Amino acid sequence: MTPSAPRLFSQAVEDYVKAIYKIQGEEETVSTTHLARYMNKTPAAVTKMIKQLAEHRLITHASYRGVRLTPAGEKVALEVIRHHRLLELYLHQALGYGWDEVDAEAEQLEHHISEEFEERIDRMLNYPLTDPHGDPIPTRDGAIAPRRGLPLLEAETGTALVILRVRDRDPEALRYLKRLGMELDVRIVVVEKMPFNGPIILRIGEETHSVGRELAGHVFVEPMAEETA
Amino acid sequence: MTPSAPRLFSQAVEDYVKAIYKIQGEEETVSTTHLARYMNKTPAAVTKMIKQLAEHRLITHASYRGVRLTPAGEKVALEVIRHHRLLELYLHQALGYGWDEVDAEAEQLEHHISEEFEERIDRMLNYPLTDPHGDPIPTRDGAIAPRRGLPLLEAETGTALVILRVRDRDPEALRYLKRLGMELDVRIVVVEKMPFNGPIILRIGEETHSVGRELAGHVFVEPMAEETA
DNA sequence: CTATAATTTTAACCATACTCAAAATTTTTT
DNA sequence: AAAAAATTTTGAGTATGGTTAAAATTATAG
Repeated sequence: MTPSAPRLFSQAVEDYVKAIYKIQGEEETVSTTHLARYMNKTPAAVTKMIKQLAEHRLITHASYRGVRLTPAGEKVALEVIRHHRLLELYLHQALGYGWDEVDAEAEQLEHHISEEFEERIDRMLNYPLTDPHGDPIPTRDGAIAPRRGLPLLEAETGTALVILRVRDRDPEALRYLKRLGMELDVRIVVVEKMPFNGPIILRIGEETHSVGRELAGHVFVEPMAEETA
Repeated sequence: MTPSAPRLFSQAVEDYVKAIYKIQGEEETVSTTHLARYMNKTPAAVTKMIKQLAEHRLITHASYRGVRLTPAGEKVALEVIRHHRLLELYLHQALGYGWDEVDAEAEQLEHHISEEFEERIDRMLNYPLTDPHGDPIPTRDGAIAPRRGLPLLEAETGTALVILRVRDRDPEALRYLKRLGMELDVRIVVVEKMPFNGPIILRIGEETHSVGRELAGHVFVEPMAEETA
C-alpha cells in the first residue's frame, strides 16, 4: 500500500468552499441563503457548515453578516477548480467527451484524483490555460487569470466578435449552442437586439439565428480586433 | 446539470463488499475478524456494517457464523473490481503510471467514475481482458475469468515458465520485482528451492537471482508449453 | 420609529460510519 | 463436560452532514 496523502478536507468542505468562491465573484460577501440556494441545501445546513469552515480558517464570518474566503480558503477553492477544469479538458481531449458532458463527470472526480494524476494530465495536455468552456485553469500555486469576454448582451451590434467563453453548468444550453454553431473561437456578429427584452439576432458564418436573452447570457465574447486583424 | 445517476451504494459499502469477495476467494465463509483485519477497522465496526449489508441483501449472515455474498452482492463486488482493473490498466497505458502506482490511484477513483467513463476507457483500451498485474477484468455483466497461474513456489524446478500474474497490493514488492526483470510474460526457470524455507534460485534471461519465499509468493506462473512451442 | 417581513441561527432530531468497553456466544483446551 | 480463550455482538459515545421547526436578528415598509 502506498501512503498517498489523504485529502485535507472532506468533499463537502471542498464543495462549499468552491461554491463560496464562485458566488464571491459576483457579490462582496456571501449570504447563507445564497449559498443554500446554490448548494441545494437548507440554510440551517449551511449555517452549520459555515461554523466548520470558520474553524478550519477557510472563511471569515460574523454572525448574520455573511462570509468571505480567507487566503487559505481561496487556495483550497482554486485547487478544486484546477482539478475540475483540468479534468474537463482531459475528458474532452483524451476521452472524447462532449463539452456538455464534462462538467458532471469532473464534478465527481475533482475530489478524488491525486496530485500525481493532476500533474500527469496537466503535462499530457501540455499545461493548458483554459478549459473546454473557455474558463481559465488556475496554476498549481493558486494563480488564476481573469475570466475573458464580456456578455454577448452587452456587445455592440454590427461588430465582428469572437466567442471566448460559455457558461458550463447547463448541458442542454451547451448542446443547443453547439447545434447553432456557437463554439469557442467562432466568429459572430450581433445583428440586432429586439426591443422589450426580445431575442438577439446573430450572424454566424452564413447563417442567421435568433436567440433569447437567457441563452445569450451564457455566451461571452470579445471584439475581433484584439485577436487578429 | 446532468441527472447522472447517484451511486446505489456508499463507498464504504462498496469497499466492504469488495473485501468480502476477495476473502471469499480463499475461505468458504468470511469471519468478522478476518474482514476487520483486512479493512483495518474494529470488529465492532464490521458487525454494524454487516447488518447494513444484510439489509441491502448483499450478504447472507447468521449471527456469530460469518457472511457470504448473495448473487446481488457478488455483482456489486465485480462492478467495483471491474472499475478498479480497468482504471489500473488505463492509468498504466494512457497516463504512464508504473505498475506499482496504479493500485492506490484506482482504489480512490473506482468509486467515483460513471458508467460512461467506464465504457469510454474500456473502448479506448480495446476491451482488455487483464489488468497490469495479470488479473482478469470482469465483464460489464459480471462474468469473470478464473485467475491464471500457479504460485511460483509450487512450480517444478527446471521447467521453462511464464509469469502470468503478480499480487498487486505491495508497491515495494512490485518495484523490486521489476528491478529483477520479473514482469508479466517474462520467461523464467526455477533453478533450485533451497531447503529450510530458504530462497528460490531463479534464472531470468541471462541472470540468476535469489528471492525469498515471501516475494516468490507474489508471483504466479504457468509452464511455457501451454502458450507456445 | 414601529410593525412586518425576510434572513439567519439554534435546537432537536436522523443516518452513516467509526471508536472503546462490556456482554454474549462459540471454540478450544484440559 | 467444565473452564479458559477467542470471537462476535451490543451498548454508549463521537464526528460529519443533513433535516424541520422555532427563536433570534436584521432589513424594510408604512
